[in-house]
Amino acid sequence: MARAATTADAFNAVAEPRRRQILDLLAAGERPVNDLVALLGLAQPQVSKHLRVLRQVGLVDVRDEGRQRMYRLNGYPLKPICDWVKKYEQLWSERLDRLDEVLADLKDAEMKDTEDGADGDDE
Amino acid sequence: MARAATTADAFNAVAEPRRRQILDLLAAGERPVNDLVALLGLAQPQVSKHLRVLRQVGLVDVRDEGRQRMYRLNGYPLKPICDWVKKYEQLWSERLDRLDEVLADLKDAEMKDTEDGADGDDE
DNA sequence: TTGATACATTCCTATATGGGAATACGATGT
DNA sequence: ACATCGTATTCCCATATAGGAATGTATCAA
Repeated sequence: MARAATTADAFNAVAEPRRRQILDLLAAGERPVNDLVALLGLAQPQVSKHLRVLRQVGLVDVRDEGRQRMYRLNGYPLKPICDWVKKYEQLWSERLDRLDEVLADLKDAEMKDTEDGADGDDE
Repeated sequence: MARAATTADAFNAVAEPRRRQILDLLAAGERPVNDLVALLGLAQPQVSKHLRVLRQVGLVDVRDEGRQRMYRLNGYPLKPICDWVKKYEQLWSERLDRLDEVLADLKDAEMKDTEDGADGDDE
């Protein structure tokens, strides 16, 4: 099997940074496609394609306005993401009952502050 | 270009349901791989591969314990997701200052309740 | 040493992507 | 009818999956 479709759910749709940008722009209000094209600096077809994905997962609604198509944000499909990720929120907030982890984090932050560059990543 | 790698960031890593399940299981505490294999009902190699992705985005840490490898949750990389999605939280909570939208939603729900069957989806 | 256990990695394949380019299409203006 | 604007769709392609199967590699036991 291949990776799940981007249209499978909001998780997959929103994994693409450009689509998050689009939602962020639409958060300020309804906008026609060309507005987004200008703001994103992308080619029009790509924007239309991203919008299609967002439509298919219900994250945006469209309304015809003359020859323009006004897109509007619909945040509801984001709720499952919010619900899921919220369970973990305490892990990085001021929960100090596991002091060793906090200290490790601090040390980590310090090292990044000092030697910078090194990525510390796996593999 | 193709889709961003699953290891590109937490957004992409977590778009896969199995990986979310793994994190959910690890939320209860450290676990060796075989535990996860049993709990997920997946083949061991696939679990190892999912764990690799999670390691690469920093969502889990490993610790050697004899011949087992204990995996532990690290929620920190989820913070960007939480931060991003939280901006939209008000959209589905009790914010009634845009009554028209609420009414539209209600009407939509009613129609789905009544005529059911029809998918209402785009395309 | 031999064998088993616990994992990780590699090879394979079908499938879907995101961008670029070209084109199709409906609405509007003349 | 025709040109144009605003969008959507189609075609092409390099790339990266997720799972299945097989194999590699430590570690521990006898």
